[in-house]
Amino acid sequence: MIRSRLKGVLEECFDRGVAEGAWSAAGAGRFALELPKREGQGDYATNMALVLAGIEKANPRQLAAKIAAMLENSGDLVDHVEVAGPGFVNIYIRPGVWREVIPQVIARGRDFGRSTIGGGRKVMVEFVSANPTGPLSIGHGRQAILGDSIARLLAVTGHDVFREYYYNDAGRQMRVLGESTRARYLELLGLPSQFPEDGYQGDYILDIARSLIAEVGDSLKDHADVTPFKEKAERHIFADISATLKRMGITFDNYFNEHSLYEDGKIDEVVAELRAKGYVYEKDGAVWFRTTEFGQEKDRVIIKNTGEPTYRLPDIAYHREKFRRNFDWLVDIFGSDHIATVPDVLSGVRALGYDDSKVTVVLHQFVTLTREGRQVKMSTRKATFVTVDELMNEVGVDVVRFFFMMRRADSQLEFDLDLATKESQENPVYYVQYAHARLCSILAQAREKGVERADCAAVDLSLLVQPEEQLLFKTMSAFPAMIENAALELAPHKVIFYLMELAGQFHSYYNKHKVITEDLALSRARLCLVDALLVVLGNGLAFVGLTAPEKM
RNA sequence: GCGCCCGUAGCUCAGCUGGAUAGAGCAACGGACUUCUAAUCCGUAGGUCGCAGGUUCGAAUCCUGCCGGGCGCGCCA
Repeated sequence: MIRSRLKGVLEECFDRGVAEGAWSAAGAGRFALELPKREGQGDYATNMALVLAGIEKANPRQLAAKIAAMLENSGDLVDHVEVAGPGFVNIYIRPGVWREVIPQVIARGRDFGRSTIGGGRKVMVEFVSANPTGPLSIGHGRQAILGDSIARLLAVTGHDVFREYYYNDAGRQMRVLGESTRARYLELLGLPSQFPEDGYQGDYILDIARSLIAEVGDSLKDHADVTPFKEKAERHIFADISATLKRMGITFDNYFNEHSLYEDGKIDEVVAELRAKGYVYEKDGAVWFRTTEFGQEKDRVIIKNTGEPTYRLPDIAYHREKFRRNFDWLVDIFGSDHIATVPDVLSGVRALGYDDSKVTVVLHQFVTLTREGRQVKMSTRKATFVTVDELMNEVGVDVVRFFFMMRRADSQLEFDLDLATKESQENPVYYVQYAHARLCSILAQAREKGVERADCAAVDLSLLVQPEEQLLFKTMSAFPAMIENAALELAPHKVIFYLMELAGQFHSYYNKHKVITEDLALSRARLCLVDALLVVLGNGLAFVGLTAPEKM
């Protein structure tokens, strides 16, 4: 693409400057090729002179002039350049170059924007990882969409992606779940029951109890062991979670059960290894991990005096397994309430001799729901939370996905139900999808009117001279770099912002210029632009798991 | 008290990892449908980038200290 070609030209200039002794090689890779925010500042701009001036203690404008002179004579890509402001070099691309994006986009089709920058690196994305104690909440929903879209983007950029869901169906939580279910079961049978103090109060437990009665009647009423209740609840809830995920368009390659770490002896291995390395000691009947050795404030218990491990130990053992499974990159998507566990896990893998820089943790902040300008109060304990399913019932899958992707992970996300339910105007989801539908509609119209199409590689695209058309070329050209960037930074919101911008530019264009006119040559050229836009918009939507409707 | 995140237009948020005159959407106001879909477009208005210092050619961005909001700080997960 144009950007990468220009980047090459720029680097040649830099190397020449080094060869000629104009500056040292210290600035290599430090300068940027950026898109200026403002018109009149070129198609691209570089801060090379400013960066070099800082290093060489030289006058930035003099350096800029030298760079400008080199760029002026660098071949057929650059039209002209100018030195501006404190020492920017604004670069103007030869006008005809931009439209070359059209045949390129069309030739690559569904692959336009895909890249191999990931180099086939094996990356595991762990996300959702909710224990089967209840339906997926809105917080889980954000995490699910975030993880899914990150996984999709990594796959599109040439990573070998493996999606994993880590869960625990043992322990206290699940016992309480079983007890809660039994209490509801007895209650429904009109028998005396005692609901556990911190039991799960949601209505879904009642549903499970009802379903259990339908299956086995009152045969469990004197059953002392909670196991059948626990197992029933777990099956039921997992089925529910799976259905929700499927509905959201999310799949996993593996569900990893924490319990298997015990069965396979991994927990014991980790303790033994940490002990052998001197990172473990006993105190007050518990086993402690020297996290202070890794810069933390205090040591942490990994095995309680009851003999049960704390959550840290299996978490560390789990990450050790990830390393042992030969992943090059481990991406963990966690809610910000798990922030405290991150340093423990990283300390653990370091203690075990693994490179913790291979772990990237994406922490996302919470979601708040607003309706009619007021915040919808949610509490898991009182079971007044809204589930992802309920949300999807109300606004649909695409809207849920889009809204959850709209924000940076580390900023809190306000889900405005009024905005999300609107099927018009201000709903950004429809704004983008409508652009896609419009493009389809134009093509349908062209077919209907019998406009004779020609191969876009042969069409005279030089007829596309409108400023709106030039802008669309540039925006489409930026697509592959944008996708790479969004993927490597694990930032799907960048795709959303890009799509809104491209859709907006097209809507403006549409309102100003007609594609199908009496002028056949011009119509053909513009139809090729439409083809290309359809590809870019469609790919952008698909890359983050959104649908691209042909009609609305 | 300590750690992490956030604070940018009335509201919700971007801001490409230090660049040029800080942007978008929504809300508000005024316009555009005999024309490929008006779920659209055009225009107007809206700012002490929480506050105060510091670093330098240059700061919304980096450092320090306050203020305000969120999440954590368990032998809970």
